[in-house]
Amino acid sequence: MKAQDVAIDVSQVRNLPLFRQMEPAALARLMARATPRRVAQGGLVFEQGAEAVAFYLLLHGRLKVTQVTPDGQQVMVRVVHPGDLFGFARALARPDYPGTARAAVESIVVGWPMADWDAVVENNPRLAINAMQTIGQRLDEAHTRLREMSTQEVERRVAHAVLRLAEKAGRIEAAGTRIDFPITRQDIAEMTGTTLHTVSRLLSSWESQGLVEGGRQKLTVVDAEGLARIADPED
Amino acid sequence: MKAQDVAIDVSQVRNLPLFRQMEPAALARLMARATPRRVAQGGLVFEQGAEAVAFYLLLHGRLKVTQVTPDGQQVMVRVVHPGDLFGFARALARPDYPGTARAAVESIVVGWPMADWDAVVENNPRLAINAMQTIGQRLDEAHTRLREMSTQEVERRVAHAVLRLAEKAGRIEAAGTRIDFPITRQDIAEMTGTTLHTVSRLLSSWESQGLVEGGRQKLTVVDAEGLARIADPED
DNA sequence: CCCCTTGTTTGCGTTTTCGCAAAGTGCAGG
DNA sequence: CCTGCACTTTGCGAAAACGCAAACAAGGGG
Repeated sequence: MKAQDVAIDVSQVRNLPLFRQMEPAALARLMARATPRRVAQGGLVFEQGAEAVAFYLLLHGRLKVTQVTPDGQQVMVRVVHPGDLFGFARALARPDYPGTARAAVESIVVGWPMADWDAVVENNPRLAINAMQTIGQRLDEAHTRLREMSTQEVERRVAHAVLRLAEKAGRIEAAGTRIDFPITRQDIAEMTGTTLHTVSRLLSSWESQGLVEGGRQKLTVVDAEGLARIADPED
Repeated sequence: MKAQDVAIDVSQVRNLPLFRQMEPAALARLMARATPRRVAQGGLVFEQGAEAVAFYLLLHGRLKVTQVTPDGQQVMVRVVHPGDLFGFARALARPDYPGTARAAVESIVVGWPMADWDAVVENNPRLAINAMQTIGQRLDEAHTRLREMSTQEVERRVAHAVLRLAEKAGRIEAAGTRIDFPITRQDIAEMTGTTLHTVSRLLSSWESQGLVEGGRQKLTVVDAEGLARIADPED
């Protein structure tokens, strides 16, 4: 895939939190070194265990980042949304990618050579702070999920996961908020640490209560308040 | 508690990974702004929800960082070991501390005003990279725990947690490797997302198998290989 | 030195969730 | 239009872990 395949829309990038308060000149210099790349649905940006040769920014589309455990079980680490930085293994002092990034829909990413990372960070203090906040938020999310996994039963965890997806990747439709990329019950199970079967049972039950509408690789939140009550039954 | 209470041993700090490759002058300048503080056993460095006024480095001792969920359950986020940076809420773009840091044993911390964070990061690119790696490793650890929580049954999770503690905070003794600070079954339960009762049962069972030796707020790993076999039953 | 608080052990019934199995069903490609 | 794969649903028995309850230490404070 060649750089020419896609043009980088700098104006689109300028407004990302990651580049906030960066000097236009520095940003332009940075973008000049970037390589855009189109990834077909189901295609890989990088694979778990591969040498981390580049870090990326998702411009358009949606990625699922998964890890496979030594004993063969799969876990979904996170969903990458447009504007997110990902694959920054260097920042974790790792030589390889800890997970696999797969395009849930046709996506456009821009990549930089991983060797640039340190220099980029050293020469762009403002970017360094922003990148740190990005990683910090990632850490915060991980802690949130850990807290949920530690203290909440499966139903609440799944409700939280679905609500988060709707918020981050929802598209308003007549019936409600539709998750804007193909997602399977298996995916949701891998996000919440449960099984395909349990997720299916829950969604069926919710559907009969009019909270959601399901379908093959589809999910629409019909009654977000109702779901939120399941997720957080205080009141 | 006054700064005079404790003297900062700069030579001790110089070798920390966090300050690696930093210019001595910059390090000296940094340490000049630091406030050392002694924390008694059971004392708090900061409390969940409080305004994040400072970030810290643990020089000596051991801290437990916990969070309380809205419905009152407690989770142990992590154990802070000497040399660890903690309480860097600013890096997460948070105005408050997400957890409570309590001294498991008498500890010595040094703190910097949180307002210094951005300047420190901007003016010390080398430190910025190191700090990012620190946060990155924290993220890695969180993902490891998430993976464990998602895919492993309780016994394996507890075994992993105990082995990690022994590695990070173990002191060699005649009987084996002793966890070097007071730790309760409840603590271990909060680290692994289970209950006090289940942990107690497991440790009892392991003790009868000669893998560990327990006691009130005490834990000694007698047979690390045996425990590792429980943690990772491949082979 | 004793008492009381805090932590630990253990039994038992109950609940949640899993795991297996088998039967539907939507959709893409031929 | 047909066919097959991938995804989904659902039932049922089994297992893991929880939650309650109650008894039992250990060690610090009076």
